[in-house]
Amino acid sequence: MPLARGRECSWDSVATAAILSVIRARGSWQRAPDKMPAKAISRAGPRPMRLSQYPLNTMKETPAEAEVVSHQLMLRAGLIRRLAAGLYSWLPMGLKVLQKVECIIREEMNRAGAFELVMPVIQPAELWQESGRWREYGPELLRIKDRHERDFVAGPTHEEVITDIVRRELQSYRQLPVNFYQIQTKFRDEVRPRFGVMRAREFIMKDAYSFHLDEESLRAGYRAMYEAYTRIFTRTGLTFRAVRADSGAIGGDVSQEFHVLAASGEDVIAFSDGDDYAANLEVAVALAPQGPRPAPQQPLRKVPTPGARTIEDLARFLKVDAARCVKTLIVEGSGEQAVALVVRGDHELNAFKAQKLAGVASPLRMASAERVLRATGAEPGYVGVVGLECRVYADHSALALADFVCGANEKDMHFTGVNWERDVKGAVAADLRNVVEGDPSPSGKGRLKIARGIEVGHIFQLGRKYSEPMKAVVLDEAGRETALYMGCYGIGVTRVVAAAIEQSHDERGIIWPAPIAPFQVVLVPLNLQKSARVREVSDRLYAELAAAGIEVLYDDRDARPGVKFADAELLGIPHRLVVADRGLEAGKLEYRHRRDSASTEFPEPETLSFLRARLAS
RNA sequence: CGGGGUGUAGCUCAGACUGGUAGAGCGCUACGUUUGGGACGUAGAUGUCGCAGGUUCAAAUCCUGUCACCCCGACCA
Repeated sequence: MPLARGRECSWDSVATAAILSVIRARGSWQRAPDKMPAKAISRAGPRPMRLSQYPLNTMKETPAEAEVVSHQLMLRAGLIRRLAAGLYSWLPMGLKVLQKVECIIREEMNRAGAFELVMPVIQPAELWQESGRWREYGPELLRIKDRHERDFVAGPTHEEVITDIVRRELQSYRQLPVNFYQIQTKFRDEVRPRFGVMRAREFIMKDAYSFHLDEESLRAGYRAMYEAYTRIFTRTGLTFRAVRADSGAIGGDVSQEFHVLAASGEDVIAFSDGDDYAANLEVAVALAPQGPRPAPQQPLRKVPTPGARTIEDLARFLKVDAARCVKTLIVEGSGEQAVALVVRGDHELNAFKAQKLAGVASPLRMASAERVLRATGAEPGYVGVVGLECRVYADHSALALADFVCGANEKDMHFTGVNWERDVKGAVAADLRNVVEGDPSPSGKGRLKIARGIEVGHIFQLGRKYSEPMKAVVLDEAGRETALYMGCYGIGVTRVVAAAIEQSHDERGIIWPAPIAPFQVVLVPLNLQKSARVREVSDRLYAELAAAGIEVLYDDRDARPGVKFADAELLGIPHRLVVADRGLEAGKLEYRHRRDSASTEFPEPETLSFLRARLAS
């Protein structure tokens, strides 16, 4: 198959395209609208810009619809606008940021040897029926019909399409391994779109798919993507962490997520302070406590506990620590029988772990009150492990207790002095709970810390999940047909932008990491309309910076200083240069980084070298 | 899908309970004054009060229905 090298992403190509479109539109060679030397554009970067000519609309007030900071700031800074629930337009200033992120991704994907392509958003239902996901995927999959009543889907992801391409294009093991990627709009009909672009229905994703002859090659391809992702997120300037997303019941890690650390993150991650172990809370392993269980000291006693339905009530009423109580949760089983899950009173059940247990319904469902009554003879709040007939799974920490408290399966009654073996037989040990801060790391080194993260990337080893049903095969060295091994690798491009803001902002606005800032420098002249000197210096500086290839936004609006400062800070441009009569008296300009709280002065003639030093640091 | 809430000018919101000429601040246009932290003055423009139906002499306001959006719970980049 023709494997053309994906075009390298650089500002050269972007800028060249921009110039060409101007030429095309005007039918003759003319300079870019704002009289920039053409060579500076083509060599250096995105067009520098005069704000007076830029379609930017900032807002002083926060739109009521926005709840999280990134959403608020993106709206206020005029980066995005909402069209309908979960659907957003990216305005020019926002697009610049998006393109910076895309650019980094392209460069690193290309460097890792992947090939860019573009697949259709709309996909025929047949492919989804073939893979089985037409049935498996829920209402999140938007299904549509064309005028001929044929079924289609709006692609939430592209495994089917790429597998179809690959089965047509690849015939020989000699063509392996390959990795294809695209940066493309996806649609997922989220139940509840929220947080602006962070959880939108339509969003831009970079998705890559690799194909391999065997598992070893798949693992190598996966590692290469892990490294590419690490480079990508490092280059965006974000603080992130790669995290295990699936403990892989059949050994090995087959899935990892990349999280941008932010207090507002929707995901909880656990990581060791002793080594590089990090995992999504969903799969973070809670180790069994060391050492033997203490021997029973107390007799089993039934005590009245009127109205004590929660562990909190119970602990207060009996004056015992919640950690000496045990919660017995009745959940639906995969068959007729309900199942009891037991965790220590101060721990939380981990649904993700629980639904993987034999006999437990997946997805996990709590049993209804009637069902609990039928299974235990008690209403919820008084359920305990003594005398239960159904299957019982107990968390390791619960199993390590002696003389503990639990429900008596009788209204308003609990047992104290309960002991495993003596009073309760047949409980199966399992890891059932969420880890908590301070738990020993499953890696054996250090203790776990808990942080919140925003998932911006996810890499998987899919194996033959799609290649088998869809018959994506090649001939191997021995001439035998063999199904391909597949990996898939996603990055939420639009989400990266929101995550960057969540991670880096203050009360005045966005603070972009330099690599994804829409402009590097904002040039702020004060009293530009009246002062001939300010005008002369600012215009000259603008031309010089532009010619030097610095991405500069020139705030030449006829606005008061406060307005310009406020907008510059809202927009989050990293470097600010102020030109004002006050400083020019002494031949000086003023510089301030977006993170700084005070400005510094420097001699105007040194502007270029001064700025270059700041840009480099 | 369940539970809660909101729809009035581009944005933030009053007005509704107690029906009687559609409001404020910000933003926008013009002119003037102003120019180191979201200025001031003067003159303007802007609304099917989400939509449909009903009650009434009269509906933003009361009633019914409907749609949209937001927030709280189960999925994902």
